[in-house]
Amino acid sequence: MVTAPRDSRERRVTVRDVAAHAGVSQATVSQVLSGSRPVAEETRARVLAAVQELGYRPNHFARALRQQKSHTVAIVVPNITHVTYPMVARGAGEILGPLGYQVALYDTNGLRATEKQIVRTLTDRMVDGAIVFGYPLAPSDARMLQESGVAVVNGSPGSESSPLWDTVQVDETAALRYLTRTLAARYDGPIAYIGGPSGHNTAPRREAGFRAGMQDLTLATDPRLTTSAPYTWAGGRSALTAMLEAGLRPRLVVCANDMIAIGAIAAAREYGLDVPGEVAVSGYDNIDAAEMAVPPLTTVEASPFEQGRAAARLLLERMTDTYRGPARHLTLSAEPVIRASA
Amino acid sequence: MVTAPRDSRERRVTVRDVAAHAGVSQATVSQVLSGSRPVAEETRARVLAAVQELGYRPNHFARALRQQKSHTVAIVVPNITHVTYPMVARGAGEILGPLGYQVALYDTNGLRATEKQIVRTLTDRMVDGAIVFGYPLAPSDARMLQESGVAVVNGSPGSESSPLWDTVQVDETAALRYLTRTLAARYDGPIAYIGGPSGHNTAPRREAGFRAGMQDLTLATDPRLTTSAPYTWAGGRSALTAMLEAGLRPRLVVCANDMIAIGAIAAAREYGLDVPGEVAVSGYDNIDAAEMAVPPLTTVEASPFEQGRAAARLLLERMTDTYRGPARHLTLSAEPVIRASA
DNA sequence: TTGAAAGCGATACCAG
DNA sequence: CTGGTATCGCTTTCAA
Repeated sequence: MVTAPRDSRERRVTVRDVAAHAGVSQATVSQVLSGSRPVAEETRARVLAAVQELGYRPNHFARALRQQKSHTVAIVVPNITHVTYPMVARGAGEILGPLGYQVALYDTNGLRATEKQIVRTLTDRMVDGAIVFGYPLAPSDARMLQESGVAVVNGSPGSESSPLWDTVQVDETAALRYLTRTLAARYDGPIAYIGGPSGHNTAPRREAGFRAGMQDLTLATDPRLTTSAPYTWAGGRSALTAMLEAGLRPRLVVCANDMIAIGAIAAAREYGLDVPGEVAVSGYDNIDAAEMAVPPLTTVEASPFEQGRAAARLLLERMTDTYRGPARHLTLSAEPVIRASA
Repeated sequence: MVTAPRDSRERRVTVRDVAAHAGVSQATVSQVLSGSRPVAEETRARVLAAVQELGYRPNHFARALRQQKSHTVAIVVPNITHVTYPMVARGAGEILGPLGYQVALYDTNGLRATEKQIVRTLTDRMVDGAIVFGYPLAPSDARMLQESGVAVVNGSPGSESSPLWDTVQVDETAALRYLTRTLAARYDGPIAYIGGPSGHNTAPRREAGFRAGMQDLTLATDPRLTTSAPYTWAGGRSALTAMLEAGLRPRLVVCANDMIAIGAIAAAREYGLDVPGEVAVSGYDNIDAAEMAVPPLTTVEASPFEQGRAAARLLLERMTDTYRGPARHLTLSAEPVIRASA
């Protein structure tokens, strides 16, 4: 039995080898491969044959060193384990991968310090572009990236108005407004809202949507029925429990995310209230658990895949200089998903 | 107002600049930075000062070209949107990031063809190492990676015995065996098992665990109560419904994953059976929805973060040549998470 | 239409 | 202890 030598990293085939084999110069080989200048059909064929025969594969570092382009795109997110980011990453990868871009993942862990660190790494590594999701990029960081020639697309609530970078957004306000309007028209009685923690990026936007929806129907919002909670099951459960304990009986509870909503359903159930018979509940995000909830949760579905794809497309145009105009701001709308809970 | 010139990519500071500034040779600068040979304390200080002053940052491509090392690790997974992979990626990133490694994400989309394609990309891009999760790597691909000097760690059921690469495993069989034994001892009556789809990697391992657990208690498994379903809510629901329709009344249903289990709970509930009063149900994976289920789901928690960290550590030792012995196989155990459903 | 040769920016060998 | 310089593999002028 033949054993491959340990660490047999054979010398790779280079342009030089191909050139020799085809009886042309390195320059010609390069030109044939990149199409950067016309080459006689006959030599072209000879070069391609040699490439085939020798199994030539270009060296990315040499290329990158020469061209100052890495063919790498960074995806920067606060926490890759949060449901939407993997989908965004996949959407972006779908577009970028087949075009030869490597997708590098950077998780800031929600820390500004880590974020700064990462921005330095990105310029050091000369990524061609960065897709930043989850929070608006600090202007100083954005400047730094811009100055190193890194294209940036930001996808996160609150980055809309920046003239510094292209953005991809989901209009959370509009989505929750529409959902609120639709559901509020269906139920007679007090309407409650359990929002996200103040300080969280998305919280004010979603709350604004709720309020706008109420206003559309000229309904007043009752402050005792408008509260906030951590974006968790426990948060939703205790928020609704508190209202019920206080003797309040909302007929509909609009929640800022699905985990809060599923927690609220639990609270209602513990109180012996039927969902949606006595209390209707809605969420936002359409996480896996929403479909499996009892009853299945009415919610809102943003399209993270499409956000990722869209971001990648905008970025591509920047990286290839296909587009070089002012910052573009793309807004996608989120769709209501009506299930049994409301 | 001062406007930065468009695309003002200023020339980066190089070793040459630092050398000139410090009045030493390029070689010395390089040596100081890498510590690869002793340098007089005084010159050392001068060089470091120059580095500071000029804001020198090394060029990764030049380095990579010279050393044939990219300081990049690839994480290859079949589908980044599946719960566990982001956690694995994060665990690995936690270890690798601070050490200066870039983590590149590759999603094979579950396709062998894409996988082959990716392996080529990895060797082209000269990644130093690859962490492959989700399926055993094809031997031909493994060979190709090995030959290009790419270190590999495989984390997936079914790769244990390979002498070709290090592995990180979770002992699913042991976990389900233990869970089965624990739960079966608690309930009097028929015990059912809803497994994953045959053909799926994990299905036979989990089923083996169930059977072993039954055997431990010298309980016989009833073929009519042992079935399989897609790894989905709908799959679990219809599998249990089918049993109930057939007049079977399992007292405990052990399921191969959480989605099946939550579906089974739904089926029981639709049949007017109390969980866990009349039917107890358990799952596997401890997904978010498990905690939010009604009743909260008893399940098994593998530790994907730790798998990621462990894989990264093994890989590091290979990449740095700290370890160069035969393939190592690390097994982590998964913990039962007892909640109200069983 | 093609070739020769100058870099890109770092490292590592060989001298001194 | 330090300096000069060849080299990694490719792209891209400049000349022919």
